[in-house]
Amino acid sequence: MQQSFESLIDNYLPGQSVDCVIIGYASGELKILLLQWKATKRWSLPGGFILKDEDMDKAALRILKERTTLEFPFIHQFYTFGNYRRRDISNLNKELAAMNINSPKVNEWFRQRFISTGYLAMVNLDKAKPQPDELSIKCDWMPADKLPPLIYDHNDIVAKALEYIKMRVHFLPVGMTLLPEKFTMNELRLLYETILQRSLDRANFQRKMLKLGVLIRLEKHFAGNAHKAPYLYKFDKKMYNAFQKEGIGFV
Amino acid sequence: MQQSFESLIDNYLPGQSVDCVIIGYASGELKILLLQWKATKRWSLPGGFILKDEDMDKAALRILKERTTLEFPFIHQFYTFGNYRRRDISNLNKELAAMNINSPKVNEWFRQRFISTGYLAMVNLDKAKPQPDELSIKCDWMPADKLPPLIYDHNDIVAKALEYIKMRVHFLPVGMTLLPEKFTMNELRLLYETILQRSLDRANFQRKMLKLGVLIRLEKHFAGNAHKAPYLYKFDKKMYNAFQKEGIGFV
DNA sequence: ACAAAAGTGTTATCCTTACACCCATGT
DNA sequence: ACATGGGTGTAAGGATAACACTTTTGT
Repeated sequence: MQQSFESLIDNYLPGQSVDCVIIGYASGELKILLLQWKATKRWSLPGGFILKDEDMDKAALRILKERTTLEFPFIHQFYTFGNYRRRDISNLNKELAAMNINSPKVNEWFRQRFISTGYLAMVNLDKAKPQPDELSIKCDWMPADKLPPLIYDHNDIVAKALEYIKMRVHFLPVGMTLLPEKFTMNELRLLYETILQRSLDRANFQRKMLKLGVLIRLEKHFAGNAHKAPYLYKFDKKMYNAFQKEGIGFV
Repeated sequence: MQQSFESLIDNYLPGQSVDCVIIGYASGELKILLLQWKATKRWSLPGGFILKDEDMDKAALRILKERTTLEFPFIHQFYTFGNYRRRDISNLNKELAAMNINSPKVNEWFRQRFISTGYLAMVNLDKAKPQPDELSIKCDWMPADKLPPLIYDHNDIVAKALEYIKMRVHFLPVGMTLLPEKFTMNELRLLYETILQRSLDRANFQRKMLKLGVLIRLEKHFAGNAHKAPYLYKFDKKMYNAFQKEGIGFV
């Protein structure tokens, strides 16, 4: 690893990085994919560097694939973080030692100032298989509303990403990317409530959703409990894409 | 100049730049502040580099001040442009020659790949005094909807900025920054029509604006023509700022 | 008096909101 | 039968959109 990363350094643009906020959804919570560092056990967003002949968007897609083994059809650049003192590198020596890295070149690389661009990706949690990289011991989903303290300004980056998804929920395919293939209207509404951080009227939400014409009603889902069985739905992908541009409006 | 920029180079972050879309408004048009280069006579956005110990936002503010001699209370970072081949540097030698620059160091500086972050600023056109810099022969306002071909991907950058202002018009103080102190309701509506690229009903716009409670009605304005004299208005800045967070809604 | 622009009024329609009601389901 | 969640109904209030009407201005 030490060898390989040292030799790779020359292929990357110095001072530039990409951080990915990969959002999943499970048990009524938004989840963020995080990595845990070896020495300090602190958590961070999955990120990486940009190859000298690579578009920045492509770098984000590459990094996403490395972490989830998935291709992402949609990613969204949401903000670039360029404060002078955004990174605290006081633990750097400890981290590098834990990884058996003593190359001055690698040390210098991580000591430089980085300006980092944030990308948002959304994925059905069941499909993504987290892959810890060589720098980390763990790679896991954590609930977005109670994250641990992350390294650098990564908590700010997540906050910006959550604000972005909230602001643009009408233009993002949140239902199609975050839910499984089939879902109940209740599950869809809970997702919107989670993103928007407020409760939505059950009856009105259902009416509005159905009127859009992007949902296909399937068979009923018998959960085995003593209640009326709800219908399952799936998205009409053709319709959805047609509406996507002008915004799919729920309030 | 040659001397000074060569010596300044070491103070800047390599590969990083900032481009500013400074928007003004006059005679019913949005205007963009552009610079004209010496040799090729091509136009570009005002931009600059980031000092090694400077926050990126601060760099944008510094560059804005250099071009307009104004302090900007609000700037908005809207996108970062990171495509590998976003800059066409085939005219670089000609440009440098026209500026009597033959320093290899300066040449190399401008030949590197740059990732550039776009910032939006808005200003009352009468207040801004364009300042051409040492690299340019002209600095002028040009109508946003019929810009000449700009260098690099600067036309894309302007397009993104215009899309940004359109999307977020409810949250941006467009009226307060782009109009003079006093204005008629017609002028305010025309500004919104220009930004949103569609016509708005005169009567309904007026009602909605007044109901918000952010306008103060002043004396009538007699233009000297054979029509009913419209009222002048100014913004109630306290009220405006209070409403700003939750969005000032016009459709 | 006239034309044109500005201010205000009116109405139908739609959307939002809140809540009520009935229906289906396993125990 | 019953409790509970799910589907649908309804009615008030507000927002929107389109257009009509009246007022004001200099010629």
